[in-house]
Amino acid sequence: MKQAYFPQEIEKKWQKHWEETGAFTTSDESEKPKYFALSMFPYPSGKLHMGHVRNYTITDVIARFKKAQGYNVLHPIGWDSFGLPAENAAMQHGANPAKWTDENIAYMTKQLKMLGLSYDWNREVTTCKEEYYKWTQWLFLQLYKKGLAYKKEAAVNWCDKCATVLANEQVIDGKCWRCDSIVEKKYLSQWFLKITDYAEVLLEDLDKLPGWGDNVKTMQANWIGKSEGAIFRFEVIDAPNGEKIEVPVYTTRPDTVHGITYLVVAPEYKDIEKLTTAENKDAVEAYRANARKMTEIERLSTDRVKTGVPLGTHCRNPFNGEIFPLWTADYALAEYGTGAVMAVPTHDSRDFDFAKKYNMPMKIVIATDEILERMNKGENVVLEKVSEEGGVLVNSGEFNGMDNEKAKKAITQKAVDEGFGEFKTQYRLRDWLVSRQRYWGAPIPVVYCEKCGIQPVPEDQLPVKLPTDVDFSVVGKSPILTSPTFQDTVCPVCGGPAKRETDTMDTFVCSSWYYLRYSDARNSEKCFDRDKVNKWLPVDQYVGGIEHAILHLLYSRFFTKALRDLGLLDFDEPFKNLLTQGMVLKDGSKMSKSKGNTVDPDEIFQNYGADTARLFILSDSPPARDFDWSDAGVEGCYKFLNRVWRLMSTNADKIDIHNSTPQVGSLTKANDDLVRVVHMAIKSITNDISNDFQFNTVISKYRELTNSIYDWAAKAQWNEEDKVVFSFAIKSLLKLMSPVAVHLTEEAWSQLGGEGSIHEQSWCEWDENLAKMSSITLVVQVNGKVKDKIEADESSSEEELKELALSSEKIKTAIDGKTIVKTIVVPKKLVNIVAK
RNA sequence: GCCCUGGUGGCGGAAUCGGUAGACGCGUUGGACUUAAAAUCCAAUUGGGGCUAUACCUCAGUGCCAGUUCAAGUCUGGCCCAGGGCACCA
Repeated sequence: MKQAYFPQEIEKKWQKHWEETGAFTTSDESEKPKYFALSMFPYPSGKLHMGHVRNYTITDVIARFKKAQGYNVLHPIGWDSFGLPAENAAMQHGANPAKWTDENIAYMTKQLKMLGLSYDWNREVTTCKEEYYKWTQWLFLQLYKKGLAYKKEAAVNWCDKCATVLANEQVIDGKCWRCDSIVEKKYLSQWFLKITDYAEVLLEDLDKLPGWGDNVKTMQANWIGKSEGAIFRFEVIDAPNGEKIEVPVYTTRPDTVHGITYLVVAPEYKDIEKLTTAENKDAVEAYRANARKMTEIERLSTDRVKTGVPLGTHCRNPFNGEIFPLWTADYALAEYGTGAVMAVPTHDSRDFDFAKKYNMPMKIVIATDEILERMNKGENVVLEKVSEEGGVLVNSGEFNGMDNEKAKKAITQKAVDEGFGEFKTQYRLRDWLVSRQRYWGAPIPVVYCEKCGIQPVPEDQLPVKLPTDVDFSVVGKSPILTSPTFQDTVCPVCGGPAKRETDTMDTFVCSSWYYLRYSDARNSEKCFDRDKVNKWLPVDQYVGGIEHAILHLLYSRFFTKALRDLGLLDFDEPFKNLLTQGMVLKDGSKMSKSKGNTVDPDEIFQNYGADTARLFILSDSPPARDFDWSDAGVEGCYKFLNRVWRLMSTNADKIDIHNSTPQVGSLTKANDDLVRVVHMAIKSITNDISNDFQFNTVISKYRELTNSIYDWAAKAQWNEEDKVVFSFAIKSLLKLMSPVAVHLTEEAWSQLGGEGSIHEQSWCEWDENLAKMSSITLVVQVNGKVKDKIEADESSSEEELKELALSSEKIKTAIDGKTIVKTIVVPKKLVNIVAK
């Protein structure tokens, strides 16, 4: 065996070998149970970063471990390759987005292969290729036919810098998720997918996902934002021109309805003009104009002082006959609920602030114990601050004395019975805006005919190809509009002249179904074969960044449910288990080009090899936590791999992996101990990978095992028995390390004369009887404090352990002069003597 | 404000069921080998106090305060802090 460890040489050799032999292609036909391991596919931005390295290494180790355990593993990769950066690069450098993307994919593919990842490249998917986006378009048409894709005019989020609209999920703190520009509201006609139809089931089915972290599930639940309440309709008694008009409000506190002292509608409320008297018209108009000018950020800032103006009209509260005024104020949001709010200043902090400022009356209707006591003493209670807690109803007519939770139901029921209200469940989730005014995306496959209106492109005409005769130097509009050939077409219904839709789809549409395509990636007849998709899916383990907790993961769940309802699939959740890996940090902050604290994977491959990179990226933190990159840590891992290599290469003449089964029972103590250490390592490494993928402890156990073998070897006599035991230890270490140090173990396996590939060998088995030491260390405590440790026989009875403990000199001193009150014996572990 | 996650040495982090706190590594210190360096190997490394200075003893210690228990990093109650998410959502 070669003496020195040359990772670069070894890695290149085996990568070539695996590629030539198709070592990682997956067959659809297999007797073995299936396992689908998936990383979130990358955007081909140019080069891999350490976040990719961490993500793909984790999934690769899982895939290899499951394969060794006897699963038929699907481990594919692809490219989320539509999107703005390609288009921006094209605009800046006059290049073609397709070319830019292809070059990036080529480079990153090379890097992925250098990392030694076990992908089945035959199943690679690339979302910007016609063979893929044809099916994105086809799926869009299926959704359209089902009424799940529709076009409507709406106030939408507009990013001026990206010159396109954005989905709600892509607006972070009022800014564009890509470029951080402030997002404006525009009133435009756009394409939406009806994700709101699935709000309830998307929320409910989170309970079906025990393999997802609570953080992701609560983020999705918050985003869906379910609340239960009531709609009440209030009749306006003095509308201009004597018009009969009602204002509906949504509230989660129907129990406070007797405390209404005014009502607020959003400045954009649709009927606001009908609710405004002639005298108040100018002031209301001015207020509304001002609200329109404000940015979303200013508007939503919660510490802004609330403002508003009266409309001049009034409503009667049907519960108690009280008359209250209507106002408009921008703390009411047009898009949520009905756009109008019943204001109960005593029991809602926002209403309280507003009422304070404008001297609105306040009326207590829910009394806490403290308030009730003061009221019963005859005090006229005036609240200094808002009271949002529960209590009993007061000043509420027939409901007085009722618990407020019960009153919610009773009061709503009364409104239902009398015809001015109903129970209502409200969600914060909005429909998904999917059209983009950009070039580099899948064209939305519809045409507009003057006579026949919106018409879907017939399926046999798919794909609607992206035009190539476009000018990328245009600013402020989609390059697609510069194509002289794209727009003009004929109506599929009447054959008359028609215009093509020029918007393309949000890239998140492409990525909402890519994992399905892996089951049947080369199918040119269908987006996927039904049997194949049902065989491979759902994904058994999905691994990726937390930044997709809402966006991609929610959209994909929606797609899966919609496609199930379309009869294309038999399952309704795409990802059975989800691992959200932490970020890769350097010096405590996220790696970024602007901070200049990035580490280039290529450099690590060159200087230390991929095995070191893989080992290190898994070593220091559990996968879900942030990982702090350190050069010293890389160095340490490289040294460790050298240490493993040295252990084998300097003792290669003593290793015979074909004669590596020790005769347990007749071994010397030292040999028996080493065999036991190996069994313990197999057991705990297997468990650590199986439970939550604790790779950091797995790697520390590689080190412990290696240290134990070194210690043993220093004392070995190298007789026949020693050689067999040593061969067993080395063979086990190699296999245990093979999912991580993929090249080193393969090379060692080959040099030691192993058959085939080490990656084809089954996982190590352990014997429960050998996965523990032959003797135990008995811990002896006095009053709960450790006083002595004694070697004891594993089979000792409780009585024997007690005697052993009491025979210890240290224990005798410790309990000297005291009386033993009680003795607790934990079998095989501990004796605690309670003495006074 | 609401929700989630976390808080353990100089650092990253270990610790199935409540049962030896600090595995493993990084860093640091000392030593061996060497002309020297690199590489490698060995030893020490939570803090305070004591002693015959030892491979001994003792006290304290897992964010804080209580509690349960023979025994608490782990369980219960109440707080504090950090990171992340949501947020004038009625």
